[in-house]
Amino acid sequence: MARPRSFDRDHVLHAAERQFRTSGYNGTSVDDISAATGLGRGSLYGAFDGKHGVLLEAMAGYFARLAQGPRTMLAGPDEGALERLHQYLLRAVHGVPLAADVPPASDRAGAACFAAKMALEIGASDPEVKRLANDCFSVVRAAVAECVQAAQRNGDIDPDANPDDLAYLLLTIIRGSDVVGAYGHGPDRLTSIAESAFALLPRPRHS
Amino acid sequence: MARPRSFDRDHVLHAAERQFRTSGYNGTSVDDISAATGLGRGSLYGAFDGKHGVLLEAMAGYFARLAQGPRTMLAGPDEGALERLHQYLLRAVHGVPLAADVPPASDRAGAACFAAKMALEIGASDPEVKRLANDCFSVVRAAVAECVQAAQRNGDIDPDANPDDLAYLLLTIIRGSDVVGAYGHGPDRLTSIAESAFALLPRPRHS
DNA sequence: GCAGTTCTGTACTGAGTTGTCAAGAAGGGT
DNA sequence: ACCCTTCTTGACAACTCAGTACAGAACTGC
Repeated sequence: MARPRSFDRDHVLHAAERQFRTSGYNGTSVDDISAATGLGRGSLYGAFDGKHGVLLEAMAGYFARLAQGPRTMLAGPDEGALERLHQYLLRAVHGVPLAADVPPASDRAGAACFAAKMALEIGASDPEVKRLANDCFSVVRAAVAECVQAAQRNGDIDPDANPDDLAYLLLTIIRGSDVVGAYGHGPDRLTSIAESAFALLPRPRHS
Repeated sequence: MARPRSFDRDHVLHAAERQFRTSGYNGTSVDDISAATGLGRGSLYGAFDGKHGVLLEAMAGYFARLAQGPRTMLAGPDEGALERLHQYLLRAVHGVPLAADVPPASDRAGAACFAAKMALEIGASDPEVKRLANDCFSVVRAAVAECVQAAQRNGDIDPDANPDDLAYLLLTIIRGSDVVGAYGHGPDRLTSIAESAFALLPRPRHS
């Protein structure tokens, strides 16, 4: 018995995320968000809680999208775990797209991990943002470590290697590729980096 | 025959860099720089050219410091190149300190590559910043590639490996460790990442 | 068709920002 | 000792921004 919302919440959050990605948090004004989303100030403060609220919700949505990738791509039987890790690496270095229907190429410059970018800019003074970014990191790291262990059980990775250390290293590479891709290097270079990283994974010694 | 400057230019730029690092570019006001450096507004606009000018000069100084590391640590004879690379990696993941006399531990959270941080925040709309960040990347990448080649000539790295690809991968790891270190991981973890990366370098096959 | 509730858009306020300007201070050369 | 040049300081005006408040619009349920 009341007027319904005239906008799609996710669509608004995607537009806000895109704006935050291109201009940074402090670089985007509420008017910018208003223009990017088509919403007036009143709606923004009513539905979310101003600029900071929009950021937190956008990051939460990003986290959900980010966490879905490892879950669907890395989980599975021990057999094929190494190849799943391979495919995931190849995709991860190109960033997390806004939505399945968005061509990833159009996001090239803005593909850097949204959470990492926000954490670098304002994480030092914003514990909530820092925590969300840490969650983004941890969820992927845990999934990668599990996949590494699966590959070890299947005899595809040196059983003496520490899976947690390997997962940290791979996550560091993914994060680094965000930065590298953000300023001036094309997708080919990122793919090459992912392939190099994969090729260096410690294989079991042939007896 | 005129009044000399009453401040040390490098000292001012270091203070400004520290401020930019902790608050980001758009997060620091001219008053913040003024308070951090002790200079009045007029002096800032006279000696540099306002906020943006301070940033560019601070980044140029950072570039000089950054480039000095690889030059002194990586250059040398083929013998020992691998160990030099090892030591450089261990140090690089902990960031570039403001000055030799500054304890690196105090900079922990703010140790992330200054150029990369600024490029991520405003590089998309600031070509000069983007170019400086690219220079920072390239100078280290070239030095690392050369050191890899030296190690290959000495028989410490698989001669079939592509030195440029390896250099890109190592740079990606260094950049990634900046991000990882920036939100919540201690120096021990960064050292561990550097050791893992070094351990995975492709050694020549024993005949 | 009416009432009530929620959404939407705009105008406003107070704080904070940037860049400039003019007056005063400080030192070197003669 | 004096002058001239440059530096320094503080204040100022124009502007932008975040957040609020209020009035109007839209929709549902009866």
